[in-house]
Amino acid sequence: MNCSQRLTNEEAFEKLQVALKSQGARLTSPRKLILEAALKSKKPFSAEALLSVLKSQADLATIYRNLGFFNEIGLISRVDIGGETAVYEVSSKNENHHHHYFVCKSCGKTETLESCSMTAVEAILKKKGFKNLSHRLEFTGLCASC
Amino acid sequence: MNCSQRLTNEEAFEKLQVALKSQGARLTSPRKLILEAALKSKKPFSAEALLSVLKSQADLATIYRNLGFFNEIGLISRVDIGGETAVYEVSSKNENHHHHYFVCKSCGKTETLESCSMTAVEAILKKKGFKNLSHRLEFTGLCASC
DNA sequence: TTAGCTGCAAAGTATTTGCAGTGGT
DNA sequence: ACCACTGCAAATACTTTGCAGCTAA
Repeated sequence: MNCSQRLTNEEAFEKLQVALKSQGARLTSPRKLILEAALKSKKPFSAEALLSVLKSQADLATIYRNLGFFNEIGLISRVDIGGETAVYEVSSKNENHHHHYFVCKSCGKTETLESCSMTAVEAILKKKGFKNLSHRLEFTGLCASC
Repeated sequence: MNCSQRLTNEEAFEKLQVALKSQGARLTSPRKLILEAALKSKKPFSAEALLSVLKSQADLATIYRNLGFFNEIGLISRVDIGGETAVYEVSSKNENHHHHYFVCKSCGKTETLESCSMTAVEAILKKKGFKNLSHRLEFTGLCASC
């Protein structure tokens, strides 16, 4: 079972068009390239990671600005795993979704987990040779006063 | 059911003594104060938060260094919720433990969750007036090559 | 044509590091 | 006395912001 159903490219661009129109924003070349690069990524990515894919096709400041914009319109989510650097991922179809990752405490490598079952995930990780497993569950949303 | 059984003060200081001895480190006044402040905190805390509790009793650099030290010896864990700022918490008794939080996407307020059941947690959060709930599961450990 | 957007550079934060002096053991 | 640790300041890393020119609508 896969419970992290990401938006498809078509759904993403459609959502983008709606947002652009509703707030008088524009579909520029860097904006398009950044979203395409984000959609292409199989795992959570940092701003720097997109820069190295896009090379001189987009400025780092522009990447940050657009990741912020996409985050606001719900196209991608800032997920903050790993620590030093902010990490983003393409949003899921439904609001009440799951995100599953494995993060190595030593080298910082991250891996996206496909299964939805806690025990299945643990079995898969152990089979792959991961050790010292621990996990953490984080709920996000809006608190009563927001 | 409460599955985030934190170390007690005695257990924490005992663990510290063992680590200090095993690597020739010393129990200094700032180190002791920082750990005490960490133990006192009911929820995940940032380095700045400890500074404002400790005022001029410890330098910010010293706080960062000691949080790193405590993290290495397994006394506290760096958990990186919320984004901009690194957040730490006192470790749990058993290695394979859970951490449950709620983080408000708007104001950044965090709240520690006591229950271990996913559905129970959701029910509690809804009852408290939290909206737009989403969640994320993160596994940490060492990857095969580390 | 007219704003929104971009690239560049400069400014902010959060965190780390170098160093000379301090203090545990 | 020795050497780990501290405070202070400077450095670094990541991200945001100001601004003048560019460009989508």
